[in-house]
Amino acid sequence: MSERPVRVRFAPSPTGPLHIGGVRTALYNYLFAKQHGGKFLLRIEDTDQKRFVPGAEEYINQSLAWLGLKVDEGVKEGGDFGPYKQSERMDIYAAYAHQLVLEDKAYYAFDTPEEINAMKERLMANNMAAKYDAISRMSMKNSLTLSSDEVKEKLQNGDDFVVRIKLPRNEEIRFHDIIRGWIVFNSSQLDDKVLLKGDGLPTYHLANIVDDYKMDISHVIRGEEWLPSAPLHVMLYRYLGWEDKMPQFAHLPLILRPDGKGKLSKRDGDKLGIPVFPLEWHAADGEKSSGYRESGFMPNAVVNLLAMLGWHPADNKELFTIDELVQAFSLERVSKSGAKFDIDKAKWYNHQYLLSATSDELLILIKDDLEPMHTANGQEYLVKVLDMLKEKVSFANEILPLGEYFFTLPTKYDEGVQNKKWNPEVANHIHDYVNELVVNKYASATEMEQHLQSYADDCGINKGTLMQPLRWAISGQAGGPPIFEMMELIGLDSIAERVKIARMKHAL
RNA sequence: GUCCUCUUCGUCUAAUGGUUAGGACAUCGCUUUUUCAUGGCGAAGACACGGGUUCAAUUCCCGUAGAGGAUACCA
Repeated sequence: MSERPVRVRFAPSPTGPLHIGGVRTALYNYLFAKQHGGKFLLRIEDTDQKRFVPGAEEYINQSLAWLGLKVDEGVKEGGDFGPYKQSERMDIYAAYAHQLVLEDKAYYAFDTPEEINAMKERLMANNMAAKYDAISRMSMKNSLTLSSDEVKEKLQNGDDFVVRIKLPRNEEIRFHDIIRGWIVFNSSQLDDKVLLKGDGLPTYHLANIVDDYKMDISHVIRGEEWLPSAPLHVMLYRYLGWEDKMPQFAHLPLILRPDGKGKLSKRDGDKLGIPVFPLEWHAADGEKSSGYRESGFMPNAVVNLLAMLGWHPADNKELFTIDELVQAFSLERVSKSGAKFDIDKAKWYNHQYLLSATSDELLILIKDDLEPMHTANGQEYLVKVLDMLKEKVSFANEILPLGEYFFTLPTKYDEGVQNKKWNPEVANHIHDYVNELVVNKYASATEMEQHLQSYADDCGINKGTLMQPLRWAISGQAGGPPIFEMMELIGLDSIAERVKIARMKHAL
């Protein structure tokens, strides 16, 4: 088993945008594969034609690409085990279903939905579990209850049928989960799940097992919602004679709503201001769902915060590059319990990555918000503004609005400062001080600061009484970056103009 | 209802048959910066409950409760 090359797959169905829980599943699969020098496959599970959503597959590709999760084998990437889209593999599944029928491990069922409902109601009325199982199947219309002639006739007539697995009536099914240890089910609790649907297409269960086997998947890393169907999958491996190639299972804990009430859903996300999708998604009905990218999250921050939501390293390290995660990750250290999504911590992560972002990265992050005035003073100027302000925000897209005054004359003036600190005396001091800066060509932050000190000393006043009004006159703001650095960047000419305007607008 | 899974600070989590139960986010102080933020220091804050086993249980076992998941010809 340990000799087996690691091949894992992320197997979403293209029914809409990728959920953040799915993204984390993809991430864990990726980390596991890379750590073991294995392959990370992307398989599109589109066996349900009714739920097909145009654009969803491309969305999945783009999301993984945005996060830097490189797919080794997939629809776009190709590979030796293709095709990697189930709708292109449809001819291979049915044979296995019929083979199982031949071997008495499955059977044809001809029941209508109404008949199945009637059966369930009957059972419920008797306080019994309402399922198509070892007991109830004997009173239904299937190849176990009908004569072989009747069955043959129905099949030849082209009557609708499904193939159901024939589960043992009372048998223990156990399997080992890397995260949870041994898990035991009894087949009496399971039902005879449909393997092949009326339209001739396989259900998830059949397609999944056949493909995992044929693609030589070594480990199935998926969400906890699959735990209840895992015994069915184990039975399928057994029935198909593939038990020796059965992958090892690891069922990941769920990502829950911040209030802990259920899985994080699109609706919650919109309500609580938490993106649940990596990228913005436009549904066919025009509804728009926000994405991490559009909310200002950086991909490496999302990777980091998602990795930590359900996994923890042996030490207390919090910040990881994806390569460091590849080194440190292990399924054994994935926790068992569901994790509530904490938007505050998510913001903190983004802030950390913002602080260490390079100029180029910052420029990319804000490029969509850029207006002509932002680049009027050149890119170097813009970068300095970004660097100066990034430590104050959680998201890159908050920087520009915070620093409007770097690009245009102040339009608003903070009233608190105006009322408390702005008076004729202060206004005159500021005018004189700035005038002296201009005359002496004191254009650097250091010179400006030194001169304010000496100016205040000469006047016998505390420079502190001038600093906030000075900032206010130049930027209109009560706070901001270090004032002299801000002034150096804005430049003497503009400072003089701004002080003049402030005095005119707020003459006292 | 039934089955499965889970349960340590508000949140994400670490560790352990004997610890002052550790870290991070958030909160609150103090500090640096005459702003804000960053940084630094600090405070407060948790073993769901009840039984066992044991010299000793947060840790092992069994119950109870709570939470989540699954119960489709969806994945």
